[in-house]
Amino acid sequence: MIDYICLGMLMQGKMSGYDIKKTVEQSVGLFFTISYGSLYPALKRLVEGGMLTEEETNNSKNKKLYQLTETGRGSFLQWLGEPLQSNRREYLLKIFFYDCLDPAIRKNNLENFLFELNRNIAQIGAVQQIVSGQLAQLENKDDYYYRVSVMHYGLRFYQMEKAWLEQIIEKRDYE
Amino acid sequence: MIDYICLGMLMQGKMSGYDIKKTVEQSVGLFFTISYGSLYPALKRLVEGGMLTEEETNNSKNKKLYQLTETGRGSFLQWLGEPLQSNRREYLLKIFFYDCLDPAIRKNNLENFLFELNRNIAQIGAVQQIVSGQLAQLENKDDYYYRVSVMHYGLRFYQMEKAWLEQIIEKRDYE
DNA sequence: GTTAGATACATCAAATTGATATATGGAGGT
DNA sequence: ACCTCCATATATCAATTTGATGTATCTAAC
Repeated sequence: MIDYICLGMLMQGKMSGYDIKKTVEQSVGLFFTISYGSLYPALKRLVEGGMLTEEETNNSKNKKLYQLTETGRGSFLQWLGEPLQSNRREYLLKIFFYDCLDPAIRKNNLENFLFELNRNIAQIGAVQQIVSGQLAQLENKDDYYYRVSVMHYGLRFYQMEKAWLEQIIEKRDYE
Repeated sequence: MIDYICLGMLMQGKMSGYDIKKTVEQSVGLFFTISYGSLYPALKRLVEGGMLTEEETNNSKNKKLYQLTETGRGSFLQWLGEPLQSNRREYLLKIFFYDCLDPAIRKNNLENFLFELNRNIAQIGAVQQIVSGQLAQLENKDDYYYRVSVMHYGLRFYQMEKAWLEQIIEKRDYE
């Protein structure tokens, strides 16, 4: 994941490791954090893998600027075009970089993801029906108030994502 | 974190590592996952630290049942009563176990968290105002459509949490 | 009777966290 | 001119976590 965060951020142009971390914090920092302990090894790995080039500046602070190679750019765009999956909020990171992606693929992936989201909502709704039913028969149902509340959170969360996705798809369509 | 997931799940009674993993998946699985690679070392650590006792069953499957000690119970309740923080969704895990917590502390912590959430919403709203203003002056603002969308996601996310929190606080009040 | 899936624990390399160390540059105050 | 604080910038480390794989048994179905 960190690899693609780096590659994605470098689509904007040359940056240092420190710059990347700062940019992440100021943009998707709410949902993704990167630590130096993963960032610097990742940059090293990416240079060795031919995804990036490293350029030492004669800055007194030993600053190193990283730049995407064509391979790196290709690898990133390949990843970006793959279907959106709920796994570890990767979809949110991909969508953040979606301005780089081919509009047709983009639209397709967003709509597929929305479809999947609707399935999840239906499923979690059904589970909640069942749980509510089971709970109604219990004497000590108050003992599960917060456990059930967290289930409601899950539903609200998906519904929020659904509304958001629908909005960004629709708005983009009319532009 | 995994330590408190284990302790919390064991508040319900004796369980095996496998049971704990299954219970997590079926309850807070949407937001937390645990792997065997962290679960079994954690259980070992907790037994060594006097938080749990291990009981071998003569089950053919080598099943081991873990049970909270008084120390473990105390340590869990101590953690549970500490203020709710956004960090790594720990607040969600705590609230999941909130049925175990003293109602007064519970109410106080939830209200403080809601207060903090309101501050975050105000702040992110202000940031969005600024960014929207800067963006309006750009010629190529379409190039930032999805980046901005992810900011909107952040706001929606906080608003969803706010609505949820208000609901669970209020409903519990009237019961 | 055999195939598939659930139960159950263990282990490993690789990645990540969270913290700490080191050092320079710049802004502001006195 | 001097000092203090904070931002810039990279590096590294122990401890933890991931994601995968290996082993073995039990159960249900066909």
